[in-house]
Amino acid sequence: MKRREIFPVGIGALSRRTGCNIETIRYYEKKELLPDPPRSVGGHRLYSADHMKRLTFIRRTRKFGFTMKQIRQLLSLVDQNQYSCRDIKSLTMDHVVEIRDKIAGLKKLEQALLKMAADCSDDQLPVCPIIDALYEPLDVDAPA
Amino acid sequence: MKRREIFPVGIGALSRRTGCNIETIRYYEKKELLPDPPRSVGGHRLYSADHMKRLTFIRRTRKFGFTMKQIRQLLSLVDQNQYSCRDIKSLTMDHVVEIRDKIAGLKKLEQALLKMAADCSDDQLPVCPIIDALYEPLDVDAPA
DNA sequence: TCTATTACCTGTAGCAACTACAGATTCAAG
DNA sequence: CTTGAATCTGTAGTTGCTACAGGTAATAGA
Repeated sequence: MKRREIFPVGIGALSRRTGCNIETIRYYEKKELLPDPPRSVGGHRLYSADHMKRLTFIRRTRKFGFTMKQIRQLLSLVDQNQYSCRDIKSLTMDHVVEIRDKIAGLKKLEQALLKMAADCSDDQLPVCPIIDALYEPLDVDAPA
Repeated sequence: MKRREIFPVGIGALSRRTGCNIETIRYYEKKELLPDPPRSVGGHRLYSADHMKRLTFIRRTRKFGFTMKQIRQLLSLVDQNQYSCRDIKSLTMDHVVEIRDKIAGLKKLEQALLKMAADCSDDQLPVCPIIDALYEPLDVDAPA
C-alpha cells in the first residue's frame, strides 16, 4: 500500500489533491493569489499544507462565482486578520446581488426569445419572423 | 437643417447609426461577420445600407446572448437562403435551453451563498462561518 | 551506478468579445 | 491651403484559464 503523500509535495500531488490543474496553480502564483512556494535544489515547487488550504479556498470561492479580484480582497482581509463576520457577510451579499442581477437579465432574454419563437410557423420555408425581427432595419426614417 | 447622412457612409456614421462602436465594427470585419466594405481612394471604409442591416442583425443577436459562432451559423444560413423557419426556431430554442441552464446554475450559487451567510453572527469579530466553510481543509484523512 | 520514465520547469500563445491606445494618413470645410 | 476631425493599421490589454514546445530534475528499477 502506497503511503499517503506527505508535505511538502510537488505541484502534481497538489493538483491531484485539490482537483486544480497544474497550469492553473502556476497561474495563481503568477497572479499573486498563491505565494511563491520554496523550491527544491533543482527548482521544483514544494508546497506545504498551508498552500493547499489556500488553494482550496481559492477554488471554492471561484466555484461560488467570485472573481479573482474579489478573492484577492477576501484573502487580504483574512491574511491580515482584519476582517469581521459582518464584513464578510456584506461582501457575500453584494455577490448575491450580482448573481440576482445576472439571473434577472437572463430571464428577460429567455422571455424575449420565447416571444419571438412563438410567432414561428415551424414550417420549412425560408421565411421566419425571428430572422425578420433581427434583421428589421433601424427606424431610420421613423419620426421622433 | 443637416441632411440625413446618405450611403455610402463612413465608419463613424455607421457607428452612430447602429450604436456599435468603431473598433467593434472593424473587429467584426476581421472576424468575418461583416464583409470587407469597399474603400475610398484614400482607404477609408464605405458602408452601404446592406452593411448596416447586417451589423444591426449582429448587434441584436449579440444582445440576445448568441455567441459569435452561433451568429456566424445564422448568417450563413440566411446568406445562402438555406434556412427554414423550423431550423431557426430550433436554434433559438437551443439557445433558450442554454440560458435556462445558466439560470439554474446561478440559482444554486445564490442558495449556497445564502445558506452560508445565514450562519453569520453579523458581529465584528474576525470569526466567520463563511470563511471557515471556504477554508475548511479537504477531507484528506477521511475514509472513502 | 546507469538509465528510462516520469515529473516538472519556463515561456508563449490561444479562447471570447471586445476595448484602447499610438502614430500615421486622409477627408472636408473655411 | 490649412486646419482639425475622421479614419487608418497594428498592437496590447481585459478575465480565467488551458495547451503546447522544448527543455531540465527527480526517481525507480536493473
